Amino acid sequence: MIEVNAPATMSDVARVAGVSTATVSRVVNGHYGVSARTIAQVRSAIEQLGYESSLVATSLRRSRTNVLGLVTHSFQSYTAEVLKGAMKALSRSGFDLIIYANSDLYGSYSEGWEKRHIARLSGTLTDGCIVVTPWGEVQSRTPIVAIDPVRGSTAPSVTADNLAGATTAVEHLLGLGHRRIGFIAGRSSLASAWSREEGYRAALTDAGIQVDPTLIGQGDFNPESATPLARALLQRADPPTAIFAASDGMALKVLEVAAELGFSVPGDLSVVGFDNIPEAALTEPGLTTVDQSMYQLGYEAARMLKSLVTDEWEGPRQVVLPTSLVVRGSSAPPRSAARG
Amino acid sequence: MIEVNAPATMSDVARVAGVSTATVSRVVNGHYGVSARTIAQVRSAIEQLGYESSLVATSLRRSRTNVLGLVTHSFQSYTAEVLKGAMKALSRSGFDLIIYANSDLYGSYSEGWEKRHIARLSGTLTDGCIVVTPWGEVQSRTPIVAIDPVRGSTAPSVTADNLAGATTAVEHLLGLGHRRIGFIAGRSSLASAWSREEGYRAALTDAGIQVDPTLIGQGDFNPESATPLARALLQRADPPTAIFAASDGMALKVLEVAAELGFSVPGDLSVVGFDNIPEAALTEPGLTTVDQSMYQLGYEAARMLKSLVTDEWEGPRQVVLPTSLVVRGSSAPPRSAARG
DNA sequence: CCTGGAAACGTAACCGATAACGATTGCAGT
DNA sequence: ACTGCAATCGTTATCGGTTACGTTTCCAGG
Repeated sequence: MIEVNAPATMSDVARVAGVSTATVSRVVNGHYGVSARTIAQVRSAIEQLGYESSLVATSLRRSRTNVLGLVTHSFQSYTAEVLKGAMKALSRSGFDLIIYANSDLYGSYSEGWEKRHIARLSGTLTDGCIVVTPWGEVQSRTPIVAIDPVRGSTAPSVTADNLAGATTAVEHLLGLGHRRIGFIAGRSSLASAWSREEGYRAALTDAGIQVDPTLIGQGDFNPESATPLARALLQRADPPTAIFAASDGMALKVLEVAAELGFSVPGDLSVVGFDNIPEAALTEPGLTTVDQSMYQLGYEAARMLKSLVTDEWEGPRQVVLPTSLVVRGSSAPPRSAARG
Repeated sequence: MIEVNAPATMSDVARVAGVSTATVSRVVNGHYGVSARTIAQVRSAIEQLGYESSLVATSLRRSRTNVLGLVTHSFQSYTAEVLKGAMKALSRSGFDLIIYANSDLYGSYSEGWEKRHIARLSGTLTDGCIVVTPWGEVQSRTPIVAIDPVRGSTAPSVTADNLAGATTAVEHLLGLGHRRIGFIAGRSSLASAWSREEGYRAALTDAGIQVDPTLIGQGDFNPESATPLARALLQRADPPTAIFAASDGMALKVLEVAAELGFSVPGDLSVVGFDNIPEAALTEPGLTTVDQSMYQLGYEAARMLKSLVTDEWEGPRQVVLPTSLVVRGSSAPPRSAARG
C-alpha cells in the first residue's frame, strides 16, 4: 500500500527530524555540510512521511529541473510515434519528460498554441522543449527543438527529407505509367508541406510533364481538409489517374472519397500518401506511402535537446533524416497504360 | 514571428502598466475591483510584453490549475491509445493534459514510480491524475483514476472485462478443437493479469479439461518475459497446440519463438493475444486477439477524472468496459484435430 | 461641510523549495 | 588559553503569482 495522502512538505520533514528546511534540502540534494547523524534523522523522517519533493516548488526556485517538455497541439498517431522515440532517447538519461497538450479551449487561440504552452512550461518547469509542428518561429529562454519547423526557420530542428521523399513517391507513380497525377498539399507555412509540393513539381518537371495547377488542391494536413479537394479532383470530366497526398491522414480521406464515388483503388485510381502512420497498413488495399519514421524524428529531437540543455551539442542544429518509399496495394499502373 | 524571449513576469507587466502586481493579477483573473481605465492599461501591457502566466507559480499558490495529469511508466503502443482517448474526452473541456513519463533513472526505484510521479505532479501542478497500470494502490490529496488497477483495489478505476475476454479467447481455441492450450500470464499483482488467468482456467474447466499447471508460464506483461517461457513450452516433448498470451506484446514474442523453432503458425501452433495493439494486425499471419479498446479506457478514465475533480461524478467509481474477440490468421484448428 | 461606505488599489504574507550568508561549534596548532 | 579554519546548521531573501487585509479615493446623502 503506497501512501501519498496529504503530501508531506519539506517543512513537515524538518519538523519531524528536528532540523531546518535548509538541512533537509541539503540532505535531499546530497550537498555538503551535514553530519551523518543528522542525515540519518532526516532520511528517517523522509521515509516515515513518504516525502517527495514538489516539482513545482523546486522548479520555481531552481532553474534546472532535469525535466524536458514536449508540446503538441493535437494528439494523433504520428505524435505517439514521436513520443516513443523521445522516450527512448531519454531513457536512463536522468531527464524526465513532460508532455503538454491543450484541450483546445480557445478555438481562435489555437493559432498561437505553442506560445502559450511554451511560456507556461518553459518559465521554470522544464529545461527545454520539443515543439511538434509549430505554427510559427518560437523563441524561449530555454532551448527549443522543432520537429517539422516552419519554412525558413534557422532554429534547431529535426525534419524528414521531405523533398526527396515526395520526389521518390511521384517518380514511383510516373514509373507505373501515370501522367495525370493530382496533389493534395499540406499547410503551406510548414517547411514540410512546401518541400513535399516542391518534390511533386520537380518529379513532374524532370519527367517532362508540365505541372497542371488545377490538379493541385490546397489542404492543411488536417484529414478533413482533403475530403472536398479529393471530391473536386475526382468529379472532373478528366480526373487524374493518381493522387499524391502530402500526408497519410489526407490520403486515407482520398480513399474514402474514391470508394464513395465508385473509383476502385488501384484499378481506377492510385493513391500515395506520406508519413507511414500505422493505419496506412490496415486499409484495404494498403496505402503506398513515404516512411519518415516519426519515431526517429522524436528520438533525434530529444537527443539534440538533451545535448543543448547540457551544453554539449556538437553537430549541426538542423537535422534532416532520410525517408523511404513503402509500396503497398494502393498504387498500380493506370488501366489505360500501355504495358512497359 | 512569435516571441517568448525572456518570458515577461507579472511584475514586468505591473511596471509597464504602472500598477501593482495585485492589480495585474486581478485583471488576468477577471476579478472585481479594477477600473475600466486600469484594465485597459494592463491589457495593453500584457499584449506588449507577450505575457503568459506561469503555470508553475500559479499552481504553487493556488490549488486549482485546470490541468489533469497522466502518469505512466513506459510508453508503448497501448499507452498512445489511452492518450488519444483521454485527449478526446478532454477536448474543449477547459482542462489541459500533462503526461509525465520518467526516464527510468533509478532502476530499482521503478517499482514505486507512480508514487514519485504523483507526488511530483499532484502536489500542486495538477487537479487530478490518471495512473496507467500502477504497481500498487495509490492515494493522493487530489482525485486519482487508475487504468488497470491492482487486484482488490477499491479506488476509482477503469478496466476492461478481462475475465470475459479471456474466457472468450480460450473458448475460441477450444471451439477450433484445441485441448492442450498453454498460457503465458501477466504480472500477477495486476487485476487484469489475474482476471485473464481466471478466464483461461474457467474456460478449460467448463469444457471439462483439467488445468495443467506446467502449461502456464509466469510472465509479467513485459514482452521480453515471454521469450524464455514460450521456448520452454514449445521445446517440451509434448508441446501445446495453442498458446494464449495475456498480452499482445508477449504474444508477438511467442510468434518469434515459434518461427525460430520451426513451428508454423497456425499450422503447428495457434497463438492468441490480448489487447489488440496496432502491431497485432501487421504480423503475418495477423494475430488473433481480444480487443479491449485502450482508447475507450483512456476516454472513460479522463471523463471520470474530470467529473471527480469538478465534483460532479454520479456513476459507479469502478467502470468495466466490454471486450471483443478479433479473429485473425494466427488461430486455426490443430493439425491433428478430427474435422467437426 | 462632514460622514459613511463602497470602489479601487497597494502592501505584505504566503505557497514549497533553494542557496547565499551568517552564526555557532569543534578541534588542531601555537 | 587563544587563534584560525573547517564543519555544521539556521536565518532569510527569493522565484512568480495570489489573496487577505489595510489604505486611499471618491461620491452620495445628511
